[in-house]
Formats: sequence, C-alpha cells, structure tokens
Amino acid sequence: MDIFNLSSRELGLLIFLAQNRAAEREIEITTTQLANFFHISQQTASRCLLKLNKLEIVTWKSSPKGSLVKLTSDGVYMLDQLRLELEKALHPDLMSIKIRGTITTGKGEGKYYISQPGYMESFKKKLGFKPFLGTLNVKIKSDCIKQLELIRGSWPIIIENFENEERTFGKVLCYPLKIVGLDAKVVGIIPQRTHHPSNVLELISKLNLRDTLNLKDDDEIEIEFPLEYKRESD
Amino acid sequence: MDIFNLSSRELGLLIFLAQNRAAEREIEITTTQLANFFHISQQTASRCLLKLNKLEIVTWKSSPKGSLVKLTSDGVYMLDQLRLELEKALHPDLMSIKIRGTITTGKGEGKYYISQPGYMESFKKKLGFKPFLGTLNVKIKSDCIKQLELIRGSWPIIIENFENEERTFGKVLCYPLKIVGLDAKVVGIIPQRTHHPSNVLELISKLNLRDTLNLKDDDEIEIEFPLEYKRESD
DNA sequence: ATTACTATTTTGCGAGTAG
DNA sequence: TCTACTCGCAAAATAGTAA
Repeated sequence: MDIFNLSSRELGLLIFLAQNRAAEREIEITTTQLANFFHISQQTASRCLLKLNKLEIVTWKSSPKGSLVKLTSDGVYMLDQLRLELEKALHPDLMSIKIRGTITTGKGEGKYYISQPGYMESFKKKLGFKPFLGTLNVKIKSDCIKQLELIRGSWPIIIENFENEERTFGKVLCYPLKIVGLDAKVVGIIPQRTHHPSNVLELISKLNLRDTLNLKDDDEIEIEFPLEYKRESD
Repeated sequence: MDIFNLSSRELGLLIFLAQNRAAEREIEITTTQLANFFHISQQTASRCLLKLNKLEIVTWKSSPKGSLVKLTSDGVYMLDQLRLELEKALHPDLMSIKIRGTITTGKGEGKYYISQPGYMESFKKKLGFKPFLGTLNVKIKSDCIKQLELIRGSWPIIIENFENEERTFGKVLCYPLKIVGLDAKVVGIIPQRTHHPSNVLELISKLNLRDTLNLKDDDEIEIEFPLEYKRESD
C-alpha cells in the first residue's frame, strides 16, 4: 500500500487522527466531528473511515454512540513514508541518511529469532546471504531518532511471517544499510509488531559484525542509509 | 492556500517535481512522462499542471515540444506546511520546537527595512508592538536547520508588501517565537522573497535584544517555537 | 512529438433516511 | 443521538482528436 493511493481527504484524515494521538491508542470520535472539522458531510467522513479501515490503515469500532479509532502499524508507515518522500522533495541533493549510535547488548532475542529456519530461508532468498547467527544491537543517539524514522518510511524488504509447532513469528522488515568504514552488506531489521518507538536498531550481516569491527559496548558507529530516487510504480 | 486543499494527485505531482529539483530551477518535463509515472492519462496530467499553475504553486511554460516547470515559493511553502503537519502527526506530544543559534552581525539591512514606515505600521497593527529599530541576527546551528524549516511550514503573520516613491518592498513573514530565558514577545521575520535556504533568522522585539540580553557576536541563544494543535479551518 | 479541447464515462459528494 | 445505506447530481477522469 502506497501513500499516494490515498485521496487527499483520506490523507488529511490520517494526519488528523495521528495528531490526536490515534497512533498510540484508540481515540473516541464521531463522524460528525470529522465532518465539521474538514467541512465535508457526515456521510463522506463515514465513507472515508470505512475505506481506511478496509485498507487496514486504521482499526475502527463503530457503534450508535460513536467510534473508536486507532492507527495500525500500516497507518503509521503511511505517514513515515510520506515524510521520507517530503524529505527527498525538500532536499533532492541528499544521497544518504547518516545515523550514529552506540553498541549495546540485547537480551539475545535477536539471535533466537533469526535462527528460526522459517526466517533463515527468507533471509537467504531475499537478502542474498545467510546471516551470522546473532545481531548487532545499535542504540541510536537521541539526535538521530528522526533519521531512523526516515528509514522506516522507505519500502522495506519484507521477510514473511510463519509459524512452527509452538508459536507464530511475525513479519520482519529489512533495510539495506552500510556501516561507515565497512564494505560488507549490512541489513537493519525491525520486527513489524514493534512500531512503538524503539531506539535500538538490530543489524545483521554475513559476518560477525561485533568481532569483525572489534566492537565493545558503548563504542560508537555510523550507519548510512542510501536514498534512491525512484518511487515504486504501484 | 492550504496544502489540504490540493487533491492527492496534485500533491503527488508537487512532491515529484520537487524531488526532481524543480524547487531550484526550471525542469523540462512532458505531460506524457508524468502520466506514465503516475499511471494516469496524459490529459489529467495536463490539467493538474494547469491547476497548479493557476494556483501559483508552479510556474509553467508549455510548448509543442514539452513543458518547463518550476515551483514557486508558495509551492515550497506547501511542502514545508505538510512537513510540519506530519511532524505534529508523528510526534503529537511535541509542544514546541527548539532551535539553537549564534549571534551574528548583519549588514544593517534589517534595520533599514523594518524602519520603513510602510512596514512599521503593519508591525504595530499585526504584532501588537512597535519594534525596536534593529534586528538581532541569529545564525542557526547546522543541526537545527530542519527545525527552522519546520517553522517555515507554519502559518505566518503576513506583513503586506507596499511601495514608496523609490522602490517596492516585499511581504515579510512573521513567526512569534520565544527566546529561552526571556519573557518579552519576540518575532522571527523572513522576507518572502528569500525562500532560498537561509540559515540566518532575524528577530525583532519591542526591546533592543542585543543590549537587554547583553549579547556579543558568537554568543549562543536558544529559540523556542510553540506549536498549536488547531489547523486553520480553510 | 507535443499540449489541450470536447464528448463520454466514471467516480464521488451530499441529502434524505433507516437501523 | 450515532452509523451508513440508496439515490441523484456534480465533479473529474479517460478517449478521441485538433492544432
């Protein structure tokens, strides 16, 4: 789903909802309120919500007393996506986004997840390499959080969800990156569920990054995200 | 003109043009190219450009050989505006934007301009105070340029253009700000012509800011731009 | 090749109203 | 009150084509 497939009304509605904190939690709202705000009819507001709901951009519970609306992670992604496009529009000379962060030690979850055969197969197929069984956790510096958000706005390589006997594993979003000073392919991974603001980015590579780069906790590295100037043609 | 009055097609077109550097200079493009990119008919692309041109969002010279298109300052403003709305959507808890900069000495132009009676009248009427005859020039730190762009995306108080016997004076855009640590009303002013990236913000106030705050060149100050959460109702 | 007019089709809005 | 249906009309898209 592409932000440019939404009508301007739907986009405006999405922004309005997010500004009213509907990205974090369900908010109460009536179609009449929306209609008044946007100077449209109540029917049109209703139709818009209906469509956003069908597109899985918002979840929506309607009742004769009003509506409860919340953005889905797809909805937030739409906004991130638009933000990246705008960034490229306002800074067409920008070739890459640079992010600084420090090495941190996770709870070993990353290793557990990427070791799952269901993921490993997809990694090999879609990323073109078999990742080292471990992730390098990078805590993004606070003044680079916006850059991380920009990366989220780009079209990721999607590692599909799957399930085994015990449980289900969600989708993983992958972003091809570079570590400044290292030539090897590196990929940032973000589990789809986690659209809550996380300031830790997990990196995978064919190599054991921690050893190769001889990194200790709190060491600082710089990550580079190359921008491409072709938009997905739907 | 409000960004939310554009159709999504027009918005997409505007972003596309800006991404192709049409904010800086005239670019060559044909309506057929646009039609292919957006998967619409050539006629619709033509009409979109026509409309953007009529709204003075782009300048457009068409000929049987193709078109030359360039964004106007209004066009860039549309994008800045959308960026601010998105910022508020993605960070609904943000109450203000903070910018750091250092004091610098201008060429005395600021004083010349704001002393013009044509401006002075408007300042008094629209800002509610008679500014001190001089501006405090603040060179924005490079890592705060984006915040300055966000301010440009807000709806300014507009001091109208006028002319006297000798020459014409353009519009001035005013943004109510705060200097951290000072209670007095302060206003950032940007001449409308200057939509070229300027990293200097001129501040005016009833007070002589330089003296009141006892500032020397290269001193650092922090500026705060309060965000409001009501959108203009057309 | 272009742009852009006219005719026709399609989409989408708002009014009225049922649940 | 709410949401959300149908219907009639208006706006906007496409196709064909002229310049």
